[in-house]
Amino acid sequence: MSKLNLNNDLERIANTTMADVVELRLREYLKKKSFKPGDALPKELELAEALGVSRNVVREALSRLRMLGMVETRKKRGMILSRPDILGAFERVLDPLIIDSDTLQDIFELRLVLEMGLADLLYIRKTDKDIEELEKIAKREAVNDGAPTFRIKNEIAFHGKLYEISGNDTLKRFQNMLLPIFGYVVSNEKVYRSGKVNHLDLVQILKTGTKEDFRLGMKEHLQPHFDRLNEGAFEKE
Amino acid sequence: MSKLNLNNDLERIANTTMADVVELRLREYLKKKSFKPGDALPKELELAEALGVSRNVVREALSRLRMLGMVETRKKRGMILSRPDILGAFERVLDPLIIDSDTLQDIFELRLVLEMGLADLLYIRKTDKDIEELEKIAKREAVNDGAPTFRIKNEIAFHGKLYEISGNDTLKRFQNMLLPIFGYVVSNEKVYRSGKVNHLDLVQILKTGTKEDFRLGMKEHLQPHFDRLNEGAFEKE
DNA sequence: GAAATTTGTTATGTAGTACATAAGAACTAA
DNA sequence: TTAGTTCTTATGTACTACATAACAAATTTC
Repeated sequence: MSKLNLNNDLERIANTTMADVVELRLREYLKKKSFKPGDALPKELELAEALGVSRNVVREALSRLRMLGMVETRKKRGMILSRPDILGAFERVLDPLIIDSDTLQDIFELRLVLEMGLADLLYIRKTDKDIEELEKIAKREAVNDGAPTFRIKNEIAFHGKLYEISGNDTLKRFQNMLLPIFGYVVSNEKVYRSGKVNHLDLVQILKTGTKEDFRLGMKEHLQPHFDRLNEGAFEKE
Repeated sequence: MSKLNLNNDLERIANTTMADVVELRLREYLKKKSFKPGDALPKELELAEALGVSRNVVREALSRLRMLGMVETRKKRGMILSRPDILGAFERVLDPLIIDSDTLQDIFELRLVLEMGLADLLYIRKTDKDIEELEKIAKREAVNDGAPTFRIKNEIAFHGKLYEISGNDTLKRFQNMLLPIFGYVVSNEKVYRSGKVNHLDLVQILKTGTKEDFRLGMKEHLQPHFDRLNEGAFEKE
């Protein structure tokens, strides 16, 4: 963390542009005035004059806030504060090819943590229908055990369904974004190793077992992935 | 999810501006050309001409990418692709006051999931020194049990230390960002309810117990928070 | 008089020009 | 060779102008 943050801070102090400052000031302004979603903002020219910068600079800053979904603009009506899509910005940046290997590893682990912590939510929210659908997915897989592309697709379907059962949309979306990363890391593995507990086993546990049973099952299921942590396939420096 | 995503998409199609398009195109361009961090990008004017838009528009799009940390610019040297800080953008948007209550609830749950899933990483990475420090924090708390601000501060210190022990910087930062949300949701609670297992108990388990013991202990510790899920304090519609 | 159409106003979206500034590059002089 | 100067260039900022869409007001038409 320290190294990355340090670089970041130094960079930002070094070449801070007006747009950066205005973005910050606008953000503070919105917070201080405690605007609520739907509230109208001053117009660009007013902001520019108040801040003592050109409309251009203000527009660059506003463009950023627009991207984050913090403000919406409609012609004539002006700008209004809106609810940002908290994962939207995250999504834009999540490209395995430009993320450093340490962070990739972190994200890989993050997904394991999520998966292991999911049990409680699942047992609070699961319904018979959910389990039925989950079982359908698992069985589909048991039949067609050959092609690797199919295996991956079903792997995603199964675990995706688990997140869906959690009833937490944000979590589900988050997991969905993490998939490419996870896939990228795993695909760098030489051989495919599957855990001792497969998807059908997990469904069975979900049907008749306890939360603790499920957690243990999930751990076994993910064991190959945990193994790579111990093996130091991705060394932390 | 569906509703939120749908709105989002519709919005973006409805009033799509040139800056939006250029931002997308640039992103695609970077990905297609498989630029690596450090590679130089074409200059603004070239991009503007190639895309058939004004330099203004290109700058708005670039301003966004700059904010995300995807590109850095130095005068004269031009722009270079750089590694985005994957949590940076996320951080800007995480304001409890503008996030809708459903998402707040999702994030609240997300933190519980993380906490419950942390055990495996902890047991892989924990050292004697870590546990010592953790115990120091827990003991500090046991002595000074009065003031609520102190309690909250120590609560944060303890759980923060846990994430630190996980050895996952991204996870640690992530948790740190989630804190205000968590605090906001919890502070809306009428009365403070503590779990049957306190921090000192958790330290003890970490010392002599198994992963499974720790998970059960953590569950007990977080039980008051899980209770609010069942109570429907935050109903899902 | 009410509905439909036109006109006007206004704030954002886009284009284009001009100049400031900083950072290399090239050149000159000791 | 090295120190210092000038030159070049790409980004940063400012300003102007006009397009466009949305809403408001006025006008026309039935």
